[in-house]
Amino acid sequence: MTADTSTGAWTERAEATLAAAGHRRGGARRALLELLDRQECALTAQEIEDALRSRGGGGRVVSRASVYRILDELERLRLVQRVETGQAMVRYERVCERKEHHHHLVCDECGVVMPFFDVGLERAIETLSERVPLAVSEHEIVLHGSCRDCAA
Amino acid sequence: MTADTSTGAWTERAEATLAAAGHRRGGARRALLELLDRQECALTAQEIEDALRSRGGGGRVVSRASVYRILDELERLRLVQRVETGQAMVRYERVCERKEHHHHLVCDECGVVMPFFDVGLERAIETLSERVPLAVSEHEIVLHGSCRDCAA
DNA sequence: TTCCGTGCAAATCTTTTGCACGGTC
DNA sequence: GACCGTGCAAAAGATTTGCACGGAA
Repeated sequence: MTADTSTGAWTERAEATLAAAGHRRGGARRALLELLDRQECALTAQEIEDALRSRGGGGRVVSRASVYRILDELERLRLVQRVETGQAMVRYERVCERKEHHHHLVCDECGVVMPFFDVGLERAIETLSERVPLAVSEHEIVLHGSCRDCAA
Repeated sequence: MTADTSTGAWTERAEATLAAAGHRRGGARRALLELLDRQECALTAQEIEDALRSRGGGGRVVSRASVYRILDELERLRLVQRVETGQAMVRYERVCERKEHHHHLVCDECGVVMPFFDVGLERAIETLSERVPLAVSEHEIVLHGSCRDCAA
């Protein structure tokens, strides 16, 4: 499952980018990077902390403050992006260079967050971005509703 | 400019919906409704409180707690919707029945929030909504970037 | 040796809640 | 008169910051 312990491509790029930005290495950040690299979708700071604390997450306890500080720096370097799901907490996920851009589905009943892909949507956004009084650098799309389990 | 003091259509619908839901009238809520009805785009609770406190906003002081309580109830009745802009605070705006659905542009430098409309985008969302493992009830789209003033 | 990364605890800030009073129905 | 809407102050919850120590370079 998510038991692959070899260093992922994103983790390597992140480490390189961090080094280039003048950062030293650190165990907490390394553990956090590897955890994020194994995720398919966005996590909250709380979920990250809990996952790291558990065996599957890497088994390294990382303080809440460090989680936020690391995420903040990664966001500045465009290695992770925030995802606002309208839930109480902000979510974060790695930014992949080549991978298809994705957006999010949020079940307002159970809170589950899933990624989705759609080329038509991306095309519409691209076209639109040129007609708008803003130099667009990012876009975020969130669909709310009921997931299959909750709607059943 | 925004000095129209006559009751707007949305305010009237809101009052009716609130009454139908069993609510009594209240001065704070009335002032808040009229303020929201005069806005073109989403405001934060703080901005609402400040606007109400000033002469142009209606000149009625409304406590922060009431602002949040009222917004919460209006959201439940689908009279207002939250807008997550990735800024520190959540924004709220009235929901119009007939008016064209709009989304938001956020300047990450100065924080200004502007509405935009795009039929192509809405069409893409509609199509996509049927192919996704979620019974979609709402969608929110936010474009981030630099506004003309900041990019200049 | 220097300085950064990290943990801990306290602080900050937005949003929520408890309680009492005054107005609406 | 009963009960809701509102203000005030305290509480709650997420995120940030100050400070000191230990590890990376």
